[in-house]
Amino acid sequence: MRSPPARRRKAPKIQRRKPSQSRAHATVDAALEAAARIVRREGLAGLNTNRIAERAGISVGTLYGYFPDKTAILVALARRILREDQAAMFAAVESASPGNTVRAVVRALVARHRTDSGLRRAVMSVHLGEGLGDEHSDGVERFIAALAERRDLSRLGALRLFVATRAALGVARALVEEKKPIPFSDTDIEDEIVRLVETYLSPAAGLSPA
Amino acid sequence: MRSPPARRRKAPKIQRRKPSQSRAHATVDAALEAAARIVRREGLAGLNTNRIAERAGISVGTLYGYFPDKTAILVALARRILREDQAAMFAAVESASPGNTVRAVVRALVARHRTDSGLRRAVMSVHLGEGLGDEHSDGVERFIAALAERRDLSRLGALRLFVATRAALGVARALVEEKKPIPFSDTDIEDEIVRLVETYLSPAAGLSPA
Amino acid sequence: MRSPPARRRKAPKIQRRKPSQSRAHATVDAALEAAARIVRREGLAGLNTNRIAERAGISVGTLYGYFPDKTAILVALARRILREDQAAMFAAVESASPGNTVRAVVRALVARHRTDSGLRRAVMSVHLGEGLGDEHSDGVERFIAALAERRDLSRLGALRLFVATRAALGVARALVEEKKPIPFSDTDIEDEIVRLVETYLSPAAGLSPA
Amino acid sequence: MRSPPARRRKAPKIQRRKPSQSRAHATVDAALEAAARIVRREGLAGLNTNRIAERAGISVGTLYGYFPDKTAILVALARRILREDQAAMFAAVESASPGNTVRAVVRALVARHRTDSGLRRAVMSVHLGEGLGDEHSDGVERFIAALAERRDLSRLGALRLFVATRAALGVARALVEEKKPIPFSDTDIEDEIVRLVETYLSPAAGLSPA
DNA sequence: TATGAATGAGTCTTCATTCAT
DNA sequence: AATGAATGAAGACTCATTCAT
Repeated sequence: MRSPPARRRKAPKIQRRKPSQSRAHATVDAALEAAARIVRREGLAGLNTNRIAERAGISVGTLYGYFPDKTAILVALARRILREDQAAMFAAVESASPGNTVRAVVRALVARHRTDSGLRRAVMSVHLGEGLGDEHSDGVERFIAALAERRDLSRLGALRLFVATRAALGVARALVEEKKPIPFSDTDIEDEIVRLVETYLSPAAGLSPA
Repeated sequence: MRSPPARRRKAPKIQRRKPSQSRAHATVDAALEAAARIVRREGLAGLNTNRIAERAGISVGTLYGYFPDKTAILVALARRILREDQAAMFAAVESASPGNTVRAVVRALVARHRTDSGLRRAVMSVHLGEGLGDEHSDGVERFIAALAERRDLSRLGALRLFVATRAALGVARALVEEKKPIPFSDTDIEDEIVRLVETYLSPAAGLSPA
Repeated sequence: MRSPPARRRKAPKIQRRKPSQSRAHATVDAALEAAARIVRREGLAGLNTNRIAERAGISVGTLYGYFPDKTAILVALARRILREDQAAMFAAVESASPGNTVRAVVRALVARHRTDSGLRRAVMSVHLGEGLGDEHSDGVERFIAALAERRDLSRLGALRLFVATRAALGVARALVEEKKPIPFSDTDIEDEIVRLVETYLSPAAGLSPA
Repeated sequence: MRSPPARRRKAPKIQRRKPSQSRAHATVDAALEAAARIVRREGLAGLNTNRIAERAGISVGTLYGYFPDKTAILVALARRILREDQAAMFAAVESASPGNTVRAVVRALVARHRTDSGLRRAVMSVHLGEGLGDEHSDGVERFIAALAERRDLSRLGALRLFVATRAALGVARALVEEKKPIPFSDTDIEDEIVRLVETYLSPAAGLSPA
């Protein structure tokens, strides 16, 4: 006997099983990795929940125990990438000498966007398509905040930090989105992004906006 | 969320009817406008070919006379937006006094990204998701090429133009993607993008990236 | 490309294709007949939309062109039975001599409940389960109204007609619901229902309720 | 609406744990009460075993310790209602003066059908749908048998008792199934059912069935 | 006895696409 | 060229049920 699914509005789906135990975490991870693998190989078109479960070595039911719906998996994947981006940036800041921060961060940024870019492109298109763009900026802000604890950013206002970060990200993204090979080396691009950011943020530049 | 049924592998479908006659053009336009309206109101989720046809006042069959498949409609929509973007830039250049070009272009850029941004976000996510990111850069390049005929850009190399344009676009995109209201006025942002581009491209800045 | 089903709340599903043309009517009929056959043979448990379509010689898609969802098929089936019930009653009234109306109607009622009772039981349980019980009484009322045009029922108030009809229906239903063979012949039951109704409605009975 | 997955043919499952101990009884009761609450609030559509277990404060496993499958829970619920119905009838007989028996019973019958009718409607639709209609009549028979020990029913044959009881039940059920408010007071209906039954069963009425 | 995570068969439903008219 | 009814592959998702702990 099975009764009507009592179809709930898409909205407030609750996380089913709490990924609190380590086994749960492993399951979630396996699912995400399986999804990533599929998207990398066949694109979003080849992704379906049964396949994810199968490749993750779990059952669909279990998959749905951890994710409310298919999109949630992609979103989780996007967040994982974003989190890793942030970690890479933090690490860059950490390991950089004070005068070298921008370059270190830019280098990390470029490297991140050069890695697994097919997956990034697909996953981010969903993440953005879901209207979750704010999470991108949240990440940036968190990064800025953390950076501010290590370097003095007081001189730069929020507006300039906004523009500088989005500008740098804009260039990095172009590396992901444009498939036609870009006729510039990563180091050249890195150099230029650094120049872009540093000239823009340098005190001397503050003079004549017009 | 439902993904493509992996229907017969999207064979190199031929454009059915050439939109050469004016009636044809009107039909294509009606379809695109209908699609745009639906996406604006209900997002990509609410878009389907039957609905497009219905709202466009044509039959699905006819729709398929002009577009090989559903995605083609979204892609056409994306291209239309891109074309309009370009037109706006061209117009800006055209009407700008020589010393004012950057500002004029940036203003147009910001304005474009502030208009109909829901549609843009959705449509571009598909366009990019389809791996058509190159068309974005093609547009930019065409714009640069045209600009080069009016202003002397010889001093700036391809790399710098690449970086400068992507940086500016990166900021503009943030306006589209971030739903959380950005605490800066459009004019402030415009000012800053202009500053960003001009400092970066100014001869003086060419000196010491480090 | 397939987008999220944009799951609509179950509520105001619209009849898809209008069964206006005769072909449409035939399709609807084939679907209902197929559904009926399946329920008769395997009960509600064996009923699923793919099977209905298959047995009806149509595609699921077409099925959904005529019915908003699976339940609607069962409901349509219930209504068809109800309609046929009514028709049988009307016919009975029509062909009965004035003094014989009750018996004719009761006979039709019993006959109807003796025919295809497995289907009736299953289908009505859904119809009632859906909270559509009112449609049953609507049918009865329509019947009463029609009857009132042929026979003088003015003497009997609405309350008595309500009780008399439900009482008769109650007995008829028992024939459907009780599987254990009832140790009475249909004619015996018919006789008794007639007596029940006639004594209850006879003027003489109006005297002492206590 | 979703139908049974036609899982392994419902084999004659054995009652797992005997609800002999009082703790067992409490568990069964909690489950039934939980199920009832859910059905009352959300209808059959909202009922599922996990939810029942959760609300009953037990685990699904335990639930399955006491009921062989989901349907069994609903059936148990139906039987509980039926049992309570019977108890009410017995009590009515018990407390009624000899000349008042019919009225007392009818009053109890109406009252029972006016109470918790949403639950009754849903649960009985399942009970009947499962082909368990006989249990209804068994209950009636048991009641009649018990009544026969107190009042002399010998004059009335089985057939008349069958018709009289089903007729009365038919009216009572209409109160449950018809959602559209019935324009008669419960006492009016009670009066009429009493009249219906008494006229039908009165010796005087035995004369002219035609 | 109890638990509850895991299972996975099976269902409904959608919607891009075709093609006879 | 246009129509739109029909198609049916495909997929998301549910939930009754099991069983290792």
